[in-house]
Amino acid sequence: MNREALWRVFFSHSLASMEEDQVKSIADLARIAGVSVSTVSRALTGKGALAAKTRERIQSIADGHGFRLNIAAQNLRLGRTGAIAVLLPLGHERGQHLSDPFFMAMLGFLADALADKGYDLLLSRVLPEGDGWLDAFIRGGRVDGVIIIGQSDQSGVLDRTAGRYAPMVVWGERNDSHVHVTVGSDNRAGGALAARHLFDRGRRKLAFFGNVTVPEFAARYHGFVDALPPEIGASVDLVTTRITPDASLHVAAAYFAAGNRPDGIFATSDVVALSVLSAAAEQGISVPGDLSVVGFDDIPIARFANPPLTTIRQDIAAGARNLVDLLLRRMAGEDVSPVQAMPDIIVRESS
Amino acid sequence: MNREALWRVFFSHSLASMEEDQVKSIADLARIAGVSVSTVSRALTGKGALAAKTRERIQSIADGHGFRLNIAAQNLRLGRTGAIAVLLPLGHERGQHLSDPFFMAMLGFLADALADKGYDLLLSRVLPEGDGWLDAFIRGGRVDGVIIIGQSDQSGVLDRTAGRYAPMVVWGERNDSHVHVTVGSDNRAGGALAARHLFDRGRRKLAFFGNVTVPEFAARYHGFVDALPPEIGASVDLVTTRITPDASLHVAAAYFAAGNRPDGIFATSDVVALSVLSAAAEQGISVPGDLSVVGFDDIPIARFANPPLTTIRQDIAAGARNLVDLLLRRMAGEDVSPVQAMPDIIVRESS
DNA sequence: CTGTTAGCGCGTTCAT
DNA sequence: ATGAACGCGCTAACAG
Repeated sequence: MNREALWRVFFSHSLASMEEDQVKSIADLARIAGVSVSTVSRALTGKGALAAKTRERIQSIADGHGFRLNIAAQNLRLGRTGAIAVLLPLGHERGQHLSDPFFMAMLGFLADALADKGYDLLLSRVLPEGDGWLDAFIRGGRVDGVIIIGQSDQSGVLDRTAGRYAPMVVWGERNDSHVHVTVGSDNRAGGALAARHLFDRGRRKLAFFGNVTVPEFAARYHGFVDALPPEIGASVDLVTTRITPDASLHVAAAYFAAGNRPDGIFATSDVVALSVLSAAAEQGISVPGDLSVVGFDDIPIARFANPPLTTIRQDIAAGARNLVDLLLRRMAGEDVSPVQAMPDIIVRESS
Repeated sequence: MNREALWRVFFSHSLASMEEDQVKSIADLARIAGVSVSTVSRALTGKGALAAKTRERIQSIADGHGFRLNIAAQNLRLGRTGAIAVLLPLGHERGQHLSDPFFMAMLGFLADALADKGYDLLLSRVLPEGDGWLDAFIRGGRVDGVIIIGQSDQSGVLDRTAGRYAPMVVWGERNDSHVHVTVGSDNRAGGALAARHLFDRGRRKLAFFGNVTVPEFAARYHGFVDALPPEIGASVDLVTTRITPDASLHVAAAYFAAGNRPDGIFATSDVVALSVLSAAAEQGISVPGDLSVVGFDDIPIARFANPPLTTIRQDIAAGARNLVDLLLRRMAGEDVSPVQAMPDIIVRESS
C-alpha cells in the first residue's frame, strides 16, 4: 500500500470519528458555533461591529476546521471578481510563445504588484481575430480590469473599447490620438540614445532590425533615424523582421549572407540583437571590431551575451507598478494620464 | 462623427425608447424576450431541450444587447471556479523574478493547454513561509486545481497536501516516495547524456554547476556523476550556485578567477550555462577549445549563445500538455501515474 | 417545450 | 451585539 492510500485510510477514519467535519460554508460554521451566519460573516471579514470575544471564538473554530471564506461567492456578492486579466495580443507574432524574456519579467512584476493590492492575475494569450476579441473577453465578466501588454497591431480595437470601458490600461507606445491609457517607455528617446551612441562611436553605415508595424518599434525606429544627421539618417537600412529568436536569426543570417556590411545595428529588442550577434559571429564579423550592436530592453541575459550587449534599458518593475497603479485608479473612477518613462543606455562590449 | 459616437447616439436613443436597456442578467433578457429565466439559460448554454427557433431568437436578442452570461455566477452555481492556478514556489530563490525563460515557455504552453480545455490560468508566485502556504491557498477556493512548477525545497509540503487534495500536479523530479503526482523529465538520464557527451569528447576534469537542494537539480547531478567512470565521477567538482543569471555569473567568475580550470562543465540549466560561457569568455578561456559547456532546458536563446550552447533538451510543450491532462484526469477522479519524459541532447558548438 | 422554485456561499440592510 | 431575510446571477430539478 502506498503512502497516499495510507493517508486515505487515516483520513476516512478521522472523518467517521468526527461525525461531521465537512464545514464548507459559513452556515456549517454557524451551526457548530451556535450563532447566525451573519455573525460568522462579520467575524471572518472583520467588518461590522461584533463582540471581540465572539469574534475570536469563531475565528478559532474556523481555524480548527481549516475553514476559509469562499472567495468566489464573496466576490459574486460584492459584485466583483477579484481578478485582473493580463492580455498578450499576439497579432503580429502568431508563433510567438511568450518567448520574449521581457514579457516574462513584466509578468513577474505584475504578479507581485497585483498580489500586493489583493488581486489575482488571470493570464490570457489572445490571438486577435477580427475586432471582437477584446469586447468578448470583457463581457465575459471574468475580471475587474484588464492590462494589455503591447498594442501589437490592435490599436484600433483598443481605442474602440477604451472609449466605454474604463478599467483598462495598456503597456505600449504613447500617442496623443490614442483613447486608451498607456504606460511605457519613451521609445523615440530610446531610439535617439542608440543613434547618438553609435554615431559617437564613429558608426555611419547603420541598420535597424525590427517590425515597424508595431507602434513601439516604429517609435524606436523613427527616434533612431531622426536623431542622426539627415544624410546618415536617410541611409539607415530598415530590415524588417519578426521578433522571435528564430525569425530574427534567419533574417540576420540572410542579411549578412547577402553581403550587407553595416558598421552599426540597432535592434528593436534584445532578443533580436542576440540573433544579430549570433549571425555576425557565424559570418566571422567581429563585434565590436567591425560592427557595433545595440539592443533594447536590457533583459536579464543581455549582460551574459557574448560580447555583453549594449542596450537601451527599460525599468520593467517600475512599469509594472505604474500599470497596476493607473488601472486601480481608473477602476476607482479617477482620470489618469499616460506614463512615459525615460529609458537609459547601458553600454557594454557589443558596441 | 466617428462610429463610436454614432453607436452611442443610437444606443441612448434605443435606451429611451426601450425604457430599460441595461441588460445585466438573464432576468433582464427574459423580460425583454418575454420568456422565463430558465429558457434564457437553456438558450444561451445550449443545454436542455428548447425549440430551435426560440433559442435562435433569444440568441439574437442577447447578441444585439452585447449580453454574455456572467461566468462568475455560472461557476458559483456549478460549484466550480473555472480557473486553474499555476504556482511558482520560490523557496530556493528569493530574488528570482520569474527570470528563467524556461518558466516563461512553460507558462505560455500551459496557458494554451488550459484555454483549450476551457480553463483560465491564475498565476501566483508564492514565497513559501512555513508549511501552511499551500493549504491556505487551496482553502481559499479560488481555483479548481493547482499546477505547481518545480518542487523547490517544498517536497514535504507538497506531499502533505497531495494526500488529501486530488486536483494537484507538480512539474519536477519524480520519486517513488513522493505522494504528489509529477510530470517532468528524466533528469538522471539527462545528466547521463551530458556525462557521456563530455566523456566522449575526451573531457576528464569535470564540474557541475547548480543547486542540489532542488530535487530536479540533484537528479541531474547524480545522473551525471553516476554515468561517468567511477574515478572520473568521484572527481567531479560540485559548484553550488543559485540559478539566477546574476548569482551564477558571480559564482562562475569567482570560480575561474580562483584558478579552477575544468575541461568540461555541466550546468543545471541553460541560464547557468550562459553565465559560465560569459565568465569563461571574460577570463580568456576558449570554448570549446579549452572547455566544453553543456546546459539543460534548451531555452529558445540557447542556440543564439556565443558559441551556440550544447544542451539537454526538455520538450516543454509536451510537458505542459501532460500537466494539464493529468490534472484534469485527477479532477475527474481517475488514478494517474507520473509522467517522465526522456530528454535529448542537442549538440551545438559549445562542446 | 417552457415556467416555477430552490439553492450555490456569501454580505448587508433592518430588526430586535 | 446579534439574528432573520433577501439577493448577487446563474443552473437544475420538478411541474405542467
